[in-house]
Amino acid sequence: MSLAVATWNINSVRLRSGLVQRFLEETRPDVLCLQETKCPDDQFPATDFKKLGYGHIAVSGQKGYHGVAILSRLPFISQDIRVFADKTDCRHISVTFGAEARAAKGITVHNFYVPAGGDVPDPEANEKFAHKLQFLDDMRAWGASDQPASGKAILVGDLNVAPLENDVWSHKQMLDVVSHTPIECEKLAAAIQSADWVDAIRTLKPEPERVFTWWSYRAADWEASNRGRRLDHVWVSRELAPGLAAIDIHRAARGWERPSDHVPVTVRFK
DNA sequence: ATGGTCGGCAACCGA
Repeated sequence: MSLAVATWNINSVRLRSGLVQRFLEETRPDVLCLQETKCPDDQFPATDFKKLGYGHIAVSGQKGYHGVAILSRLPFISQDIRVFADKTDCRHISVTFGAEARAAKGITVHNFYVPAGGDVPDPEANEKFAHKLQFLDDMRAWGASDQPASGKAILVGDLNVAPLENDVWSHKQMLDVVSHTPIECEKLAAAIQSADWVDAIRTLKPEPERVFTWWSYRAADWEASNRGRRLDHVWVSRELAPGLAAIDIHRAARGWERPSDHVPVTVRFK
């Protein structure tokens, strides 16, 4: 029995509902986690996805900013929203599958959208960076206290940190750039370790292979310059790690018409 | 060293 779970920062789900539908039709993951939906819950385009077979949808959105959602072909038996860094700004949602979900039985899927952190990598001068560091600290504390990876669990999302040297186009030139500063990389490492998560992307695509999931809108030619970062992540619990079969980085989606700056990432289990 | 582009939503904020 196989299972496929995908994650994608869509940068407005209403504007790009057509791209989401294209991805669902072409890839047919069992579960798709979206970030940056930028959409209040009552305006979420659920019917677009239900007609493609994704009848089970959990949303946590707000007007204008942030927002996460989970689309599933399989029924889930519960959902949960957690608060990190003392802000209720729609950056986490999780669902848990029951026996009826077959291949996903007993699995909890966490969908995260970590704050980007602004431009200045100094928590004294930039409160957005301070918020990001607090959010990462809270993820570590949650991992240590709740042990979310103790059973069958998957954590995906836009974590807005590219922690390893080959997660960025130039390690040296990125050391002072928010998303690759040492303090962020250390705090992300502490968060993954506190719950004993396994980095699924790097398990299947170990360094020094370069892996990017995001390319800036500001590049004149994103493909030619290829100044990407691995901002999107897939973590799995120890129990699920032996079942890892593949990671697909859907790079082609960056070249679709009016694309998101992130591409979908799919994890496949045997 | 600098500025470069998006989306939401209606002047800038967040990324």
